[in-house]
Order: sequence, then structure tokens, then C-alpha cells
Amino acid sequence: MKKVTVNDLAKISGYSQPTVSRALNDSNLISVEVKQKIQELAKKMNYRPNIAARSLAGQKTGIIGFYIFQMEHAMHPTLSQVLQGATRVAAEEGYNLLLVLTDEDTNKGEVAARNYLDGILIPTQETTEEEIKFLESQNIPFVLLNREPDEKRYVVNIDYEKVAMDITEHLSQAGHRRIAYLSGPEDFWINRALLKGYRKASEQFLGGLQCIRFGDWSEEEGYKLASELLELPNHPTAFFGEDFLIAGALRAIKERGLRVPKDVALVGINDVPLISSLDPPISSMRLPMDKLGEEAAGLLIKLLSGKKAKKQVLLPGELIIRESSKQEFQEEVS
Amino acid sequence: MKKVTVNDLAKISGYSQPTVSRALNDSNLISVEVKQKIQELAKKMNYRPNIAARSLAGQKTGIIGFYIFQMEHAMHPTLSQVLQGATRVAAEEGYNLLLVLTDEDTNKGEVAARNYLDGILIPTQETTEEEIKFLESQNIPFVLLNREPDEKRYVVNIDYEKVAMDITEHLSQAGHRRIAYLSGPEDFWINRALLKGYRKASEQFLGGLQCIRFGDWSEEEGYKLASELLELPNHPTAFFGEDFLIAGALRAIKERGLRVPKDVALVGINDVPLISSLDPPISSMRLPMDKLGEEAAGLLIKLLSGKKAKKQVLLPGELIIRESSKQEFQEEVS
DNA sequence: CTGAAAGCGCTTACAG
DNA sequence: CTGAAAGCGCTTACAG
Repeated sequence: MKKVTVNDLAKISGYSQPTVSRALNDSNLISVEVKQKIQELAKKMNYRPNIAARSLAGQKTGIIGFYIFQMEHAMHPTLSQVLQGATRVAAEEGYNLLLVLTDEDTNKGEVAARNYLDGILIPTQETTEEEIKFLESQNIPFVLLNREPDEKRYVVNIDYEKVAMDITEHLSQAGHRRIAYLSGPEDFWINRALLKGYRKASEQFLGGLQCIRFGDWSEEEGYKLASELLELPNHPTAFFGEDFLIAGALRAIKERGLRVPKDVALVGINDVPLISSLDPPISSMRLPMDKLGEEAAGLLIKLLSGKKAKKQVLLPGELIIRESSKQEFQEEVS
Repeated sequence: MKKVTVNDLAKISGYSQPTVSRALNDSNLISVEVKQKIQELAKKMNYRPNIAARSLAGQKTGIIGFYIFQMEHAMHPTLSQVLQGATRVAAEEGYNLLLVLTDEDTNKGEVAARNYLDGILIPTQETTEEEIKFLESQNIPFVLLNREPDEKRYVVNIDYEKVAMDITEHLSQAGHRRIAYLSGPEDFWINRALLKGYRKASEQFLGGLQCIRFGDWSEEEGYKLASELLELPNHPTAFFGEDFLIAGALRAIKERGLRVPKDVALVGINDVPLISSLDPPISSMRLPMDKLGEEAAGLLIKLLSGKKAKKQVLLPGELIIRESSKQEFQEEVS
């Protein structure tokens, strides 16, 4: 089963190679009838363009790069949702996603050129400004995900600031005055945005009181941070942060014989699987990660087609309230 | 910043294009000194091969397809680990992974040809025999993951049969006689393998007693299935199955006022995040999904390089014993 | 061991 | 609107 080429199509249709090429690319430098005829023939003969050739000849490859930072640990469950959403939209538009593993040593721009990507999705927090500048200098279109908003760039974000505000408000309305925020590393925009929202809401609802601890995203870290905080004389009566951290906090709380939500309330972020199966079920902010991927891919593809597009996109989360923060909180006077 | 080409290298070094090409490709049809000289020059000039050109001329793209079945729900957490492992090994060997979204309507072989994949990784249970036959007819190398072993094909599997046997043995040794298995859909090889192991172990340790329920993989389903079983006069005293199913079973058990592990023991499969944070922490079989991806990618790349490789690979799981199955079980006589 | 020649499949100026 | 020509950067027979 020999591969069908443009040349074959040309011979059979009786038109020249350029004409066939134009028909295939839906050019408007060709009459509608001829275009249709050739397209039908291509379909009938099961023609598939050779991406390498097309790319060499100076065109598009139909391949979008998806940067993945090389991590020791497994991909965050969240990333695979982004990937899923992006892949779906890309597939609809005739694009495919190429996974590009990167690490500190890799100049991603080089990688990009080398792999003939039409455009790039950058969901990794670790990509440095320098690398992004490189992509810009190479004129490779890219879209940033969950990164510092920037008027000059395309960036699609979850509205983390509002996420933190909503959670803080929710907890303060339940009667909590001392709400602790367990944060991931501050050098990620996500966490800076959450922090900002938490600060704002604290000003508004708690008179500025704040209690923040930084760590990574592990259950162990959550356990450690919460344990420390619970030792304080006037320890927080509510914690929020990423789900895994909060799962750790739950363990610390139970270990001390405190009850959730009666003594301490808990709210997670991400609504990962099983967070609702903990005892008690943990309230959590559900984030539209698949939507994030869809929006980003859609935006990038718009750019690739030369269309105008909104530069900044902001997606809202949705607070799922469960046992861990349901109850009206009443400070016990001891 | 003009790209350096083989031609540039040829002009500067004074050698011909083919000679440069040979040096770059580490051919042995070239003297060692010349090779070295050219390689140094290439490095100095920061030469990067144009993959498109190389692919056009040499028929290879360096791209491996990774099939993903289009699902409504998010990717199983497990899949992203496979992906992670495969991507890592591929990157090491100079390959990249292209995500190929497939659904019932897509002829995957066509997709493959269309994207000029050097080879394909097939981790989806849904890919039909017909489609695989198509790939074979096209001479596209592929590796199957977690599929029915087949002497004639390359397949890398977790040893699910042993997984189920080990769990059953573990529970029976703890004193359980009525062990229920909550299974996913039987048309997946994974589940047939688990079933087989469960049956074997039941013969061996329980005198053939068996209790099986089929469902999907959701928490709700686990809750439903376990609830039904718990209504039986002599209900099972132990359940095992995929983590989410078991999380649901836990809920059903608690709802009836039964205690884990005193009244009912629980063992999950996959050891997903947070399964150890349930109350009580759930024993689970940890499966080397990243390793699965690594092995599969490594195997495929071997094939692509024309090397011989073992056709069947079997990877063991590791049982992580936690509270939910730790205790010696004693049937209470009521 | 080295080089001249051809070609991979496609697109894009350039004429008409 | 259509076609003849050139070329993208590389590799691979084919000679020597």
C-alpha cells in the first residue's frame, strides 16, 4: 500500500502539483470547482499529507508543543486534566499535541525549533522568563497557563485570587476568625495569587489577621505545618490550602483529638479524587483544569490561524461545600 | 540568528555535505579525525539538525504516538503515570511523544499514517483487534500495554493475575474466608487477569469460594456493590478491588455501623493519592505504572532501532499494608 | 574513506 | 486562476 502523494493526485487529476497543493490547503487562488474536485479525489484516495515535507517547505506542521517539566514525582493530577482538555480541542481543530519534557538544562526554545512546533502551550511554572524571551525572539506563538498576567502575552488563568477570597469569606461567614492558609511555594504565580486573595479577604472580613505557612504540596508537609500551628496558644480554627496539604492537616487535627468541623474547619483546593471520601468529607474548590487546557489550546490555535484573540482569560472555580466546613462555628470559651 | 545547516558546515569545513552528514550521524564510513573535526565545528557553531528535513530524507520522524482514548471523564490518574514514564525514556533516546486522541469512530491506523509516527504506544483498552490488525498491515511498530499477552506481539503488562492472588492470599491469611472482589468491566484484559488470579487463589486458599461483582471504577459504584453484598446473610468480611471502588465500599461499611478492619477488611488496587488518608488508611497494591510506560517506550525504541527485544514483559506490584487489613480477623459468633 | 547527484513531498514566489 | 521551476535541509545509493 503505497502512500499517496501530491504528485499522484496531480497526475490523476490532470492538474499541476501547485494546484493540487492549493486545493488541499483550501487556498482561494483556485476556482471552487477545481478545488472541490481535487479535494474529493484526495479523500477517495485516502491522501495524507506528509508533515515532514510540509514543514520543510516552510509551512505548518499541525503540531503543538505541550511543555512538561521533568519532575521526580508523578505529574500532578491536575496537569493531566489540562492535558486532556488541550488535546481534545486540538484534535477538533486538526492539531496534535507533542509532549516536550523539559528540565533546567534544556533551552526550551531550541527544543521547539528542533521539533518544528507550530506553537507551544506552557503549563509549567518552572519555565523561566529567559526561555520565554527566547521563544518570542524566535516568533513562535505560545500561550502561558496559570502564570503572571502580562498585557503583552497570551495567558490563560484560573482566578486563584478569587478562589482564596471565596474560601476565606466562606470560612469567616461560618464564624471563623483565625483562618490559616497553607501555601505552596511562593515563587509560583498560582500561590502568589492565592496569597493575594487571602490577604484581601482577610482585610475585608477578619480585620487583617493572617496566618500563612509555606511548604510544598505533600500530605506530609500539610501534617507538619498544621501540627506546628496547632501548638500555638490561640491556634487557627480553620485551614485551607491545596487538597493534599489539607489532608495532612486533617491527620494532624485528628491526632490531637480535635474534631472537624466542630473544633477546626477545613477547605481544600483542587477537589482531587477521594478528597470527598476523607472523614469527614472535605470541602474543596473545584477548578476547571480541563477547561483551562481547552481555552489555552483554543487561543493558541486562533493565533496560529492569524486571528485576533483576547490576551487574558480568567476562569472561575466552584466551591464544593462538604462536612468539613459546613457547620456554623462557635468558639468555645475555655 | 540564522540557522546553521549541514551546507554551512560543509562550506566552512571544506568537506562535502555527505561527509558532514556522516560525521553528524556518527557513521563509520568516515575517518575518525575528520569526524571529530566536523563534530567539533558543529558544536562550536551550535548546529541543530532540522528534524523535518531529516525525516523527509530518512523516513524517520523521531515521534512516537501515544494513544489516548477519548473519555468523558478525566484521564485515570494511572494513565498520566504511564505517560510520564514513557515520555522520560523517549526523551532520553531522542524521541518525543505525540498524543493521539482516539474514539470509536477513528481509524487509528489512518491517524498514525497521517502523523508519520515512527511507532505507537497503545495503553488504551478500547483499541479493537481490527485496528491493531490495521497497524500490522501498515508495518507500523507498536507496543501494547496491559493487554492480552500474545506471542506474536509486543506487550508490556502489570502482573495483575499475581496482584489478585497476593491480595486474596493476604486476606485469607489474616483469617478471612469470605472475600469479595469488586471488579471493573470484564471486557478489559486487566480485569480478566485480576479475576483469574482471584479464582486461582480462591481455589488454593478458600476452597473455591467466590464472590464477585462487576461495575465500573467509581466510588459510587463501589458503594452500591458493597451495600448489596453487605445485605447478604453471610456477607463478606473482606473486599478488594480498585481504590475508588474500595473507597465507596468503605462508605457503605461505615454507614452500616460496621468497623474496618475489625468487622470488614479492605484492600485497594493502584494506591492512588489519598487512599492512605482515608479513615482507616486503606491497604493497597502499588503498581509501577511509570515503569510500565518506561518499559513500553524502551521496548518500542528498541524495535525502531531494529534491535531484538523480548516480546512479553511482566511487572510486579507491591502490596502496601495499612490499617484496613492489618488486623488478625476473628469471625464473631453471634 | 569521500564526493557528485538525486530525491524525500511539499509550498511558494514568479510568470502568464 | 494555473503551471513551470526552485528549494526547504537532509540522507542515501552510487561511483570512485
